[in-house]
Amino acid sequence: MSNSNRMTVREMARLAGVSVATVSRVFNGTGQVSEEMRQRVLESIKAHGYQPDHRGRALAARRHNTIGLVFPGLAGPYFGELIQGFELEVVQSQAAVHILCTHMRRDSDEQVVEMARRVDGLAVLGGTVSDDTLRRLAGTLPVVVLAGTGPGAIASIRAENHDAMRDLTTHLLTVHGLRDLIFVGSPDGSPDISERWEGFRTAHREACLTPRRRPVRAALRQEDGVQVASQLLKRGTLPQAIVCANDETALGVLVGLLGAGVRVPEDVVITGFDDVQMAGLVAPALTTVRQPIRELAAETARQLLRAGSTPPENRLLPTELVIRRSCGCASAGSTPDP
Amino acid sequence: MSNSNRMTVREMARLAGVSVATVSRVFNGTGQVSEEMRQRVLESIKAHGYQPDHRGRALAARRHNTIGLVFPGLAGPYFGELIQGFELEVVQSQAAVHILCTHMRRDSDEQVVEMARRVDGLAVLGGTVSDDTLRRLAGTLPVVVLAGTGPGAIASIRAENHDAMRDLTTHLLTVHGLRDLIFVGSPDGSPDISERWEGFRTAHREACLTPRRRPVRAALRQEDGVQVASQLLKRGTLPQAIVCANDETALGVLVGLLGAGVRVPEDVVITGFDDVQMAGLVAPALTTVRQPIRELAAETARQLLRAGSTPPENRLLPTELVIRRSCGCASAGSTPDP
DNA sequence: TTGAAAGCGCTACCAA
DNA sequence: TTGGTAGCGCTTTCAA
Repeated sequence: MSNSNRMTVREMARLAGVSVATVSRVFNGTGQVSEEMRQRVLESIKAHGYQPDHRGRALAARRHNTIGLVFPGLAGPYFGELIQGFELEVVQSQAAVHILCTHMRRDSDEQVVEMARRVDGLAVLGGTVSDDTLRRLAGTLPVVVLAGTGPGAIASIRAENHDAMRDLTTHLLTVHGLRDLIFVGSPDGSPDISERWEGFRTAHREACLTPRRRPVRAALRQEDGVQVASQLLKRGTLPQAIVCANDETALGVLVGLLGAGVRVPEDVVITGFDDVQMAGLVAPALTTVRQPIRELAAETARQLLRAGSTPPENRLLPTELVIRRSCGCASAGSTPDP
Repeated sequence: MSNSNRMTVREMARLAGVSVATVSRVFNGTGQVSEEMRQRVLESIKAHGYQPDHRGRALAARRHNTIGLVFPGLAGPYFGELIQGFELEVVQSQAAVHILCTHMRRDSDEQVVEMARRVDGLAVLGGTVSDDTLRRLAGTLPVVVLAGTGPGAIASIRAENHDAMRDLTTHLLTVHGLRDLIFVGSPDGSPDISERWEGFRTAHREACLTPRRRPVRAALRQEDGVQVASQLLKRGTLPQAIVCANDETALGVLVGLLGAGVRVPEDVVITGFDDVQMAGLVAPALTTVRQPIRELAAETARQLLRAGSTPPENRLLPTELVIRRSCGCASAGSTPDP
């Protein structure tokens, strides 16, 4: 192994007895190069362990070979899946992943703009960046909104939320005949949650009912669910069903209530959204909606990587109702795992 | 707002009526510039919205202004905290964060080497990269091993695992008089877990006891804990205490056992490690060890950002035993949260 | 098919 | 203090 540290095209060209142009052509497989030459240079490149410098390349090619991912902050399986799905796809394409957590920072929009100057494309989680900034960015580089929609003609990829949540809620209303449902989650926090809240309301409307309460605002983490549980317990009376904006919250609520001796689903029904691993493993297993998180992220990455060659799309991936025990159904559709 | 798209130093210099050198000097605050000149250029820069191109800068300055973070794959609060702590520190320093998940990929070492060519420094989670590769990388750029130690003189930052786990185990053995303890976690998976397993064994040795079982191997996620719980239930007899390698596993075991009607801590004692948020919120609250995850990550970032100006350190951050209900103690040291 | 040379946008050296 | 200019390492015309 020779020291690839100070090996430049020029040095490489000298060692191979060719011009820098040829080295570049061979390495990149561009232009016309005679087979004989190609072999010779290729060998020399391998022998000396030459690897072109990313900075020089970036400057000359006016690309960064880097894709950015902006999300609110992360904990829990949802973002984990998201990042992994995204990263896997990007790395396979020889590009790199820049990440930025906006996590409630006031100046996050600025930071996103700053990041935009270092990447070739930007994936932005719905609700993390203002429409204004989004529009400005989209004029500069390819932008895809993940789990949400952008203003104007900005590409976006999201899962179907509204109908799924409507179906789930309708299931509770009609099959189980429940009436007193609460929704846990903050509709103004993200487009996903907003759509789920709307689905919840639509189901009520279609059943000629009015949801009795405003949503119970809570962030999306498991611990927020636990907090909600203890709030509910303090109030004294539980609703008939607790429809959570996502699985993590639902798991938190579940743990909180079970710990207090409440029986689920006998005393209260709980449902989630996402179908994370844990959802199928807890007792009672969580009735929820499956959304293809990794696929969402992977598709976002793919779209950004080929951006330019295709017009911005607005994709909507299907979701699937997963009925388990926590809604009161007899065990059905459980997800066995090795 | 003018279009900062095609604004270069040269163009900027022309517009300001000065040389490119002066623009560069003013923008970077380097060299000697008269106050009058500085003001004039600064104004012009602001007026035209000039921002130097990262690629040009990187090439000329031979820096990337980017720090890399390598970890196995992520889910759960531990990695969430880690990434956020890291990212916050790096972004504050005007640098960017590259991430790479090795997640069990066979060729991950190669990818880490590839990433190393795009960053100025590398933070590597213990156990994700081979010592060989680590050594090779450390010859090229600053490397810090996070939650583990590297070979040779490579910098590292980790939390105290062994003594904390020894103390925790001793607490179970002496205060609660338990004898039949099992350890859940894979010591060969990461240095952290390996040290905790050793602490578990040390406590037994010091009490003149032999741990009755090999560790129950399990990955670190909550769902893995659930699996362990159902395995244990199938076996028929439970141990007296289940000492988990981390909180997430412990929470999974807890949920799994509670769901099956097992009482904790009456029927079996469960403990964790990390003290994630959920640990203090479940019922019974989890006895665990607090480790400063964010601080670990932030310190890693800081060390990399100032690398070169300081010799590689090997830091060990203190941990703290957190006694709660799940070990059988009366509620103590709970962590109230707003 | 190959090579010479002109940049890509910036920093930093050396003169003035 | 300021400006001209030589690279940083690479890609890509344009000639040969």
